[in-house]
Amino acid sequence: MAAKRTHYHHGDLRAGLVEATRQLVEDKGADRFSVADACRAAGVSTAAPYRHFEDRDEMLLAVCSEGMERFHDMMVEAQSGHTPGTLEAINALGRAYVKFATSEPGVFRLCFGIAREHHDNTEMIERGMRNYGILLSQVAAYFGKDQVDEQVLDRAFPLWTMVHGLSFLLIDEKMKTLNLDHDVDALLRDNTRRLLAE
Amino acid sequence: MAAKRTHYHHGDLRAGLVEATRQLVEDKGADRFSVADACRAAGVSTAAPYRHFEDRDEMLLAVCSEGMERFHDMMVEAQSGHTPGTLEAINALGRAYVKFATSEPGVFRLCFGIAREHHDNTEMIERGMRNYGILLSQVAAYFGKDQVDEQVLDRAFPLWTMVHGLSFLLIDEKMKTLNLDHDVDALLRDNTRRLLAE
DNA sequence: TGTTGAATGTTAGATGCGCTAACATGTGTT
DNA sequence: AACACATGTTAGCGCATCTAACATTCAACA
Repeated sequence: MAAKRTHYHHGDLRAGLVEATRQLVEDKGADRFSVADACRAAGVSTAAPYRHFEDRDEMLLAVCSEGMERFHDMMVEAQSGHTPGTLEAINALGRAYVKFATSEPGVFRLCFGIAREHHDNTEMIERGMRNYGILLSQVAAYFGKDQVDEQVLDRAFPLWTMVHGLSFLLIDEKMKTLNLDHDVDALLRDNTRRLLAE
Repeated sequence: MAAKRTHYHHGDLRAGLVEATRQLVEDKGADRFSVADACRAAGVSTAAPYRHFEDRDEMLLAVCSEGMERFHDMMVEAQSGHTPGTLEAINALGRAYVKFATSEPGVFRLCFGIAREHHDNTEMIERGMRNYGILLSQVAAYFGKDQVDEQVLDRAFPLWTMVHGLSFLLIDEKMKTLNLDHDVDALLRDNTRRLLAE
């Protein structure tokens, strides 16, 4: 990865650093990530990132932002094949959520767990709303409503908590270490149904 | 806190450092915690901790371990006033779970999110099993069984995921930033019922 | 009670990281 | 061609983790 550059200028160092950072976050976790490592991966000096980012946190924020975008795309993609408001559509969202978490645990943890200092970042909040909005729309449609009201909010939120919790338990390998054997898809299906019932 | 000691020896430096570490983890997060800060708080030199801990990680592990103990105690305490196997007993466990997370978010995050390197630690796994076992027993009793079988496992796990997810969404302030207004107790009650129904 | 080894503290220093200041190089505009 | 600006480098400060060598205290035993 430490590609020797032929030019003095990198070309697109910002993007290169974000990708290196993402990789490192995935490999060693956001807390273990170091700017210096990212520099080595991108093949630049350790001072270079500061032309593009305020500080280490902002590099992580960029990875976070990019991740939320992918997260969004995955959910949009997941629901695309289903009739809006059906259990299948909602289940597909749940599976996409879990899939993102398990395929990019480092980034997922970064977006939610760590980096509290960025949780009040305007862009992050907007991306979060946009993502949650996808579920809200589906749940609204499920209840035959054309907009999100109190009831929709009350019934959608538990779905989020369950899927979110499941994601964390999966990536923290609680099921593995505690020897729990559950079929994730079945779990999502059964309990989404239960949470929406009655 | 940086109490000047009168003796050359501290008395119980290990405990002092664990407490200082816990405090710092709560204040700045496990990733922002520094051994040097803990030393200043405990009033010893920066080399002192290494007589008691292998490295920085082991200090965090100690906090983790201690936290799991408190977590356990809180859940045992919470269920104590209820008839085993009732919805009230199970709800009480859920409330205790969320209460621990929200009152010690730093430690909670440390126990679950961060510190993956310790998730395969034997002691941690045992403590985790013990804690989950409390819920499993209640759910077994709820279904009128005297031991944990497949059905109990299948019905208890979703409860964990929901409560776990709720805890994370609360401490990451997603409800605040996304302007979601939910009564946590009602949420736990309603959805525990739904997840156990049918 | 005095000696002595183990436990637990200190200081000094090696190594590495985040970040800044001063300087170098390339790029695009007029 | 000349200049301003963007983007790279090197050198260095301050702080962090951790180790090695040394100091002090405690506790066990003669």
